[in-house]
Amino acid sequence: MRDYLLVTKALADETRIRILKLLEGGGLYVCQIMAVIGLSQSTISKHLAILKTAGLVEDRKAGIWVSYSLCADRIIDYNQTFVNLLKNWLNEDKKIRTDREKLEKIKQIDIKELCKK
Amino acid sequence: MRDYLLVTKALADETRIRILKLLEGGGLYVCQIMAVIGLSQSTISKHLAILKTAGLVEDRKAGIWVSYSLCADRIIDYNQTFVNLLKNWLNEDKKIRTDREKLEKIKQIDIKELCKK
DNA sequence: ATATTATATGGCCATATGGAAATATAGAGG
DNA sequence: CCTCTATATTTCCATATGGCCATATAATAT
Repeated sequence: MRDYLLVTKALADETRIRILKLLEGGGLYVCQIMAVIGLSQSTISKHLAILKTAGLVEDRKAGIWVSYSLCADRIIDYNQTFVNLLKNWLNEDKKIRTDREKLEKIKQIDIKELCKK
Repeated sequence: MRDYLLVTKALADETRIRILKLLEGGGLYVCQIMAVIGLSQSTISKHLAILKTAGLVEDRKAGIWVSYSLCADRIIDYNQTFVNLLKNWLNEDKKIRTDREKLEKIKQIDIKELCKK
């Protein structure tokens, strides 16, 4: 039950879903996620921590940057199931689509440039 | 997104999951649910309203009593998927098992007797 | 109509949650 | 070592949530 609630509570938030849907396109650095979502750095960081605790994303350090990606392993029951279901959901959602468009533009900016701001 | 959040928020609560798992065995009257879960009448009623709004349960009036059961129709996207997934989950959970045992005993009590209290 | 009873709703309180600003941490580079 | 910078953590605030009690509603029975 504990694990179940960890995962479902993580999934029951709009900002966190926006992040997960962004990561479906592949791993992203925190500063890229920030640039798309448009919330403060501390807020994004907290959401990523919640997603990580729920076993939905994993992080990898690349020097001073940290990249997050959808979790490939079944760390917690339920997590894989949800990650896969999500891929079929919300693809027509307005906010999700806008986020994806923003991401395309942001991916073309050199990381060093992007994060400076 | 609105519907998605409606459903996932409804599912991200222990009491509501306990109710849903009880209903897997078939429809139940509110007073039976109360007797198993052991929370106040108003609390149970509110949780049922949330589950109903999320399209996860449906209610049926039988005179003065109201019975709730798992929703058979796809009122909201996602709801059927979750209801079906849930059936495979948490069946070994301690609290869920205890609830089921309580339910067995409660089902044997005549409704009129049970609700009087 | 009045009384009774099962359920729903409203009000209240304590705690949980999401946000931003400020500060701490860790790695890169001088 | 010290500085710079990306991310994490802490603190605080406003709002949301889950619980109970009190009251309202709706259906039955007298």
